[in-house]
Amino acid sequence: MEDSSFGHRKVEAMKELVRGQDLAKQLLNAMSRGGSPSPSAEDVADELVASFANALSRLGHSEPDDRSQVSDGPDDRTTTGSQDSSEESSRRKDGRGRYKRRRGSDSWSRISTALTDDGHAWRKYGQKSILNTDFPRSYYRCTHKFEQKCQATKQVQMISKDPPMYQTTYYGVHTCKNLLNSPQIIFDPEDEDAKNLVSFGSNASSSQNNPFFSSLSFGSLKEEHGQEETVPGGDHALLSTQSPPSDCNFLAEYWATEVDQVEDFMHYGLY
DNA sequence: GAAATTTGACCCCG
DNA sequence: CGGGGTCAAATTTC
Repeated sequence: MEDSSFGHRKVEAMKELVRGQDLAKQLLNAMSRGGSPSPSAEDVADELVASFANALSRLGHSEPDDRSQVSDGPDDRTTTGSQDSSEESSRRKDGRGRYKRRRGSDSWSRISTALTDDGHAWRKYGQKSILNTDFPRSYYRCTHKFEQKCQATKQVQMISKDPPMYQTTYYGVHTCKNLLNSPQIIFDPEDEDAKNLVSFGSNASSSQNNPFFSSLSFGSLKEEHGQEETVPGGDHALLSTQSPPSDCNFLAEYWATEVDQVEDFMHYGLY
């Protein structure tokens, strides 16, 4: 019992997306080789890769940890009434690592070649090495977590070194209003299609935080600029010379087709 | 000196 | 029991 046109569309969309993603990556590498710096093309390629990754993630084709889209879940963290009347009784050694799993809230991951500033102030509070990963994962939380009770957190993990690729996963909802410099995020009514793509799959009512599409201007990024660990100064492995930057046109058209297909598929009944 | 990062300890869940 | 997430002391940066 095949899924009629639904399954077919999905498979096709996935295949195309995968291919498109690979193409975009190649293009990015080719352009990163050097030569004539083209921020525009690079930016486009970046967005392209990110869009592909997001679309794939939404479709359920995550490769790294396949745990991007979180379905749903009840509000677990009910303020935990364990802090009641505990002046100093069970003070433990330090009381570190309370750890309250918030796997129930909405979370969405994003893959980009550079740290995208969402306009919020993040404070790094941890870093750990994850199994099956070549690079450590960094944990960030809102700077005003205690002042404004902003429970938003995010995880940043590098998945590739030479071609800098970061996978940022956002958790929780931003409740703070202390943004950095005026984040003039431009939201064109036509971009709604794109927004749909990135839209999280969870039914959550947190459609107010969309820290995407803001990679246009360079804010004051204060993330890890790429000093993860041992960074040899002479590490400049050149990528193979494949498709020249002249494929931009082709890629753009290709991407357009992809968007059309995915949009159609999503419209059919992703959920 | 304050704020942010680093780094190891600690804790919860599967 | 161990992986993954968080806390907080120590260290670094502005």
